[in-house]
Amino acid sequence: MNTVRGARERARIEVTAAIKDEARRMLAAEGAPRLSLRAVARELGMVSSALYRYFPSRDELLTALIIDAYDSVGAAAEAADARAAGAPPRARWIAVCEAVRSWALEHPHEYALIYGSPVPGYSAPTDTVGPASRVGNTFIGILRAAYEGPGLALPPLPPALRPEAERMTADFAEGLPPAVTAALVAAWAQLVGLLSFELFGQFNRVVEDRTAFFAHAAGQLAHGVGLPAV
Amino acid sequence: MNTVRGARERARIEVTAAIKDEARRMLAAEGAPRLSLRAVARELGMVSSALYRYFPSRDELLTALIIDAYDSVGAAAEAADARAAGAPPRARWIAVCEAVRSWALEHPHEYALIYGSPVPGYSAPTDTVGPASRVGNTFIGILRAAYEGPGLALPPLPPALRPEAERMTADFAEGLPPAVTAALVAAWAQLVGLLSFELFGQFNRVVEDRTAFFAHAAGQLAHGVGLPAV
DNA sequence: GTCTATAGGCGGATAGAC
DNA sequence: GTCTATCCGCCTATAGAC
Repeated sequence: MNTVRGARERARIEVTAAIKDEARRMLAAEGAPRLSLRAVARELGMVSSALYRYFPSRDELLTALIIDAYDSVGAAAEAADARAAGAPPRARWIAVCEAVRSWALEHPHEYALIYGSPVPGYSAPTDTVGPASRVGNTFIGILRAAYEGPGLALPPLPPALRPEAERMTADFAEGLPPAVTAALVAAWAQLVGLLSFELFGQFNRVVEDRTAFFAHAAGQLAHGVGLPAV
Repeated sequence: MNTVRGARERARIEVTAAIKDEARRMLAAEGAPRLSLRAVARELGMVSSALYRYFPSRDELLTALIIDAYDSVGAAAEAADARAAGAPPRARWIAVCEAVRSWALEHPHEYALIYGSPVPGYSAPTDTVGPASRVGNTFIGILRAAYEGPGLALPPLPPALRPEAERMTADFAEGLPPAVTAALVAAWAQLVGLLSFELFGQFNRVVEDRTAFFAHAAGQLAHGVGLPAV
């Protein structure tokens, strides 16, 4: 009886994974706004109504894909940081930046799903908030280590931005200097800007050696958050 | 006969504009991948086949919308720069950054069309290249003025990036120091990263005073391209 | 959990009349 | 340039049998 239930649950997990895999392929081919349960079912040799036993709606499937994507890039960032454990904070910062870029180049459509255009008519539930913050939290950990150690320079913080920076710090970066929190949020957005330009084609006919270009930019961003070179 | 042809041409122009307007509304409601000639026609009280006299395919309509969007943001940037004529380069830089942000906040779906996720299956023809470079050219003009005048600091340029920076300069920024060209391309990508985070919802629960946040970031980006404060 | 069947839509693109 | 008609396809979601 237990083994039967176990087998059923394994089957359910496998089918769920197959649905998500196929949905990711459709995402690449059609874009998130055209993701269709029917097409996924057809490709899997199922009938569309059967899918509703796994995902109650198209939006729930989309949510699952979004959470998976955030977890995937978050895990990549955390793994890169773990591999760089013991290195100076600036080296950890750059390692995480490169890891995020590698992930994005390997998963361009999942990247587009989470950092590209929102899907009209879809509104992400709060379940996505946790996974979405994993990369940011990795950066916060690096900066906290730098701050507790000896190596964090204070970025400029205009008075007009101080209240906002203090609120952000209290909300999600307790213990960092507010100037660093604000600089980090900006740097993370800017990092994604570089990746979006590369992945979305804005660097066509403009930047050719994208790896070198990104490496330099990541170093500049490190500087901006208080991790200067040498 | 001339007046008749003139009237016909006017009618054609008006209908073309109406089609694009309606298509822009659909873009907002459905997303570019779901843009459909049929839905546009229905909304306009036309029959779908009539639209093919104006746009030979869905992709041609998309191209027209993309070119319009690039021209729209490009014109906004150029106008802001013109209004700041005579001001110091750094002030012009910041004025253009703010203008691009204002445009993006006013036209979020056109912003998403050009700087968000690419449309699967669609590949932009070379007609888009010219309009796409108007904002960048505005920034180049500002930096050239700063360079020819007395006020441009040289950003760092690692040796590994020098050949790339020299090629970029020769390709589209003749006359600028290569270090500035490279820094400008990075800054432009980073600026768009800030706007994408704001428009695509990544700043929800993170940044509240977005205007102040952006203003500070735009100033930091000016610094990065060689236009330090005071 | 999967199936068939159903309701009530939607799409791109073309041919040929007017 | 607009119309009708057509080809051939697609979609979300549900009901009810097995």
